[in-house]
Amino acid sequence: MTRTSGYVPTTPPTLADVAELAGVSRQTVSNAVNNPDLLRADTLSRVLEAIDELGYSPNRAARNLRTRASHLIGLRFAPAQEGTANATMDRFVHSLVETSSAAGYHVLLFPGDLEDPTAGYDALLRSTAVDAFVATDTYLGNPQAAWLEARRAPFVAFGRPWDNPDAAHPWVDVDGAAGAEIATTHLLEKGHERIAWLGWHKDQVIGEDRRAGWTRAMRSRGLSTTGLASRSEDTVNSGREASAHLLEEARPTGFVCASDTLAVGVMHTLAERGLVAGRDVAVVGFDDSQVAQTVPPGLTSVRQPLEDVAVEIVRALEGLLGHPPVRRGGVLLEPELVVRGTT
Amino acid sequence: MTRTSGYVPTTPPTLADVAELAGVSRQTVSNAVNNPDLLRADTLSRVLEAIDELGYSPNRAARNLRTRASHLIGLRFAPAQEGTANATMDRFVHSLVETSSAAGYHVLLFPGDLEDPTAGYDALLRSTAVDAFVATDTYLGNPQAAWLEARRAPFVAFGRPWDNPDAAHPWVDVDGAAGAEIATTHLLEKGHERIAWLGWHKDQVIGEDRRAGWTRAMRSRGLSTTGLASRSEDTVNSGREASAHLLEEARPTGFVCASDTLAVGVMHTLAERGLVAGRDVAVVGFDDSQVAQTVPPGLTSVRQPLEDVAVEIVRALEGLLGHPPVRRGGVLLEPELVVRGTT
DNA sequence: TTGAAAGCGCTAACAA
DNA sequence: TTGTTAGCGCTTTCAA
Repeated sequence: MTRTSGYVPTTPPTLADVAELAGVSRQTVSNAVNNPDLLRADTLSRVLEAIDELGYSPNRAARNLRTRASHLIGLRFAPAQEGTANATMDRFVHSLVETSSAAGYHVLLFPGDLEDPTAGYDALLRSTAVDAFVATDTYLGNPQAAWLEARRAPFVAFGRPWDNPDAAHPWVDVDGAAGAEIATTHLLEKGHERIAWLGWHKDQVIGEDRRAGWTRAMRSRGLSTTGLASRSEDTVNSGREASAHLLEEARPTGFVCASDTLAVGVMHTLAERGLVAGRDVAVVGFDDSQVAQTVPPGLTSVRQPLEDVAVEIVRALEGLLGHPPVRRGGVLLEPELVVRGTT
Repeated sequence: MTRTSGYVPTTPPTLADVAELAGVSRQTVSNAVNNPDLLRADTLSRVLEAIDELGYSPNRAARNLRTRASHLIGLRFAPAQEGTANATMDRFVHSLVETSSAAGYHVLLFPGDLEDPTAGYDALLRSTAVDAFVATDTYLGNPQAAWLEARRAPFVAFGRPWDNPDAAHPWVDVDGAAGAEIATTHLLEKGHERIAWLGWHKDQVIGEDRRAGWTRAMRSRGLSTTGLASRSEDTVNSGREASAHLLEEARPTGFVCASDTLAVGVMHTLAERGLVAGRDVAVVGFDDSQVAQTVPPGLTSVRQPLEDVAVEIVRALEGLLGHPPVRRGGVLLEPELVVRGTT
């Protein structure tokens, strides 16, 4: 166990080593691993014993070369924005790693070039380094999905093809409108009537979708939304400024926000004015970030079922990569509300 | 070389396709890609032209098989704890993906079995699926490092080998004691004298290390630390309770915490008592999480230079995997303090 | 039920 | 400077 010398690569045992030890042909060992049913019981156990004794595990590169499959799923991993509460991607990656591992796949991360979202995909695709991709951030104007479709690359999108309802690729998404509606209804049931919406700029389809949920909930109670909505950048400071403005102009008693980041901005405004979130003004965020979970007194937030998203994505991936390939349609999942101190 | 024609998506071009188009041998194409210096200028340009025309990219599996290298780095990816502010791992992964990509490596994620930290490593190692590992969470009692050393697996640790100063593997770590000392000194310079420490249980070496920085700073000013320290679990609620207790027993005017999670716990206590963080009591966290960055009025926190950690780790990795291998020693990096509203 | 032969696409070693 | 040969470790024929 003590080591003094440097790293000496020891070659792992191969199929041939196992075959020799078990006294069978290499092919029989391969069958023992991949088609155990084909072997006679005693041959199988003899081979398995040899495998165990040598600690044999099939060489991935050789298997990949032969089967033209890597059992790797590529995921573009763009850094979380500093200064925001947004970390949906990180939580999703965890779920994806767990789920895909159970299905025999590993996740390969590659960096996202902010200028060219399709960079990185191409190299991995052409070198057959991955079997498929999981594409995130497939919002309007992002060319990833269309590019991948054109290349006939197997992929599943986390996010609806907003700009192309006829897109042929499988996708999984969370119903943001339903989430905002649940959040708004929650406040309505608490007796609030002047509920403000804090969202993103109009060109953000996801933000507009969530906003529609707020509108729907308000309208269903016959409540006006006039003057109660605001659109801004997804930063704490924008949320702070927008909520300060709304508070003066429209006197809302509750805020439903498109993100936890904006919701924290509201909490800044409240703190600055000596108001207490949850007592004086209600606040609901979106994404159930660590910030929502820990900030006093706890931020009520809409939580996306990312574990389920990962499960559906892997399911679609398995269909895509199966023999024969099975193409699944889109899957829309429902978020839930996590109630905390701010409401 | 016959290529299947028809409606089926084309298989990517191979070395042989390029060779035929350029009118050279396969080996020459290989050299054009890997040792361009060996070719005559006109031959090279002709081959590169053919490569470009066909969109050729070397097949990874074949190259991996032949060179016995995957250019993949394995990283065990354990989920961030819900309800805490801890997300150092996520930020680190981003940096690692960026940095290793620049060095020609991709990051392969595999799930962490909480019960057996070494599970997952073994399978990847034996199947030569990765060239090396980056091992995190190498705290005392975690068998990963020793296990990997015993297997002679190439790896670099993010974290010092606390329990084995003679460990032969390269490691990169951040000086936690220095971080806590900077934080404490910051409060001392603001005029605080009764500065409390909120840390983890004694068996957490990292926590004890950070605590030593607080002690050092206090002692250097001749200040007593008696009754000013507390040890608890790394949860918001533990931080809340511990700080409430300290506030009553020891009347500190400032808190230095082993994590942002505990620091947020302090902020809960302050809010509950109508105290204002930064005005009535100072609070410093550790890790510069998104929570620290966004919670009102902004939590002063010690930030680990994870980008630099990734750079050093990849550098060590390149040494380990080079020909000949170069073993680097440990690297200890300095954190910095990000000052915000709570101080 | 088992074995032999072929070859996936690439590069190291050597020959021309 | 370029080409030829061999073989990385595996699985897919197909034959025994």
